[in-house]
Amino acid sequence: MTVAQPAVELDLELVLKALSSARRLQILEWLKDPASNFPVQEIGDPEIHGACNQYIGDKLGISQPAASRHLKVLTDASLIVATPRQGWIYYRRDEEVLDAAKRLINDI
Amino acid sequence: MTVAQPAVELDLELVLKALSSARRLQILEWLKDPASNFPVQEIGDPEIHGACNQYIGDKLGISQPAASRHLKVLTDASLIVATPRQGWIYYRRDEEVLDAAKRLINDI
DNA sequence: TAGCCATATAACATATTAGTTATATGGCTA
DNA sequence: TAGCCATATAACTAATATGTTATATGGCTA
Repeated sequence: MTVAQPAVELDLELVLKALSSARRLQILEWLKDPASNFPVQEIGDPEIHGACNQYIGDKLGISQPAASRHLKVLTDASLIVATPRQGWIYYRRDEEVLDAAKRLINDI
Repeated sequence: MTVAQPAVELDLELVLKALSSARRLQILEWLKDPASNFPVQEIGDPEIHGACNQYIGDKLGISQPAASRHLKVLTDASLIVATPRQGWIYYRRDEEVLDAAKRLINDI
């Protein structure tokens, strides 16, 4: 019996372009464990909601707008999800989409 | 018992940059079956040696130097291998490296 | 509802990518 | 060994990517 795979519609080239940046690979790595990799946040559960733009930009050592654009590239490729919460926006990995992307890549 | 994995040293960002191009994904796809995807060649076995620069450039509809550079990007990332043979240079997939790359990507 | 503050967007500079045409290189072969 | 011919490199152009600072946007909260 096979596990049903959700029909995630992915643009392989878009996904690979999003992944082909050391900065964005680093963000995805940190988001595997937001609670360990980012400062304590008063609001929301980092394990559920991820980390916010400012923390990510600070840790990368780049400006807030630069971090914002990296997060947009990852969001446009559907690899991460944004959750607005009390004035902050938390970003987390979308493991389902990441798995779908890996399956596509395994066919290369 | 696990199958021994060769210690292929790969730069993940370099590999992903090489893969993040529709042109280069197309080349890799065609090279899965060179005999079906390229004209008959007098010299060498396409299944073993792959296809040459000119055939690839012609099929992509780009110039010979443009194809040459795409092949260089893939070669620099170790994803394909060049085999010189009687004045032509054949390019084939390196399945071992591709598999190693996929294993790295599966850890993203 | 006024204002704060996190994020997004604009405008800009610079670097990289990807195409072109022209030319150099270098291994086969006659 | 002379020359051919496939490939590589050079020089250039245009588009894209990535960083900056300045500014706009818009949801919370006091």
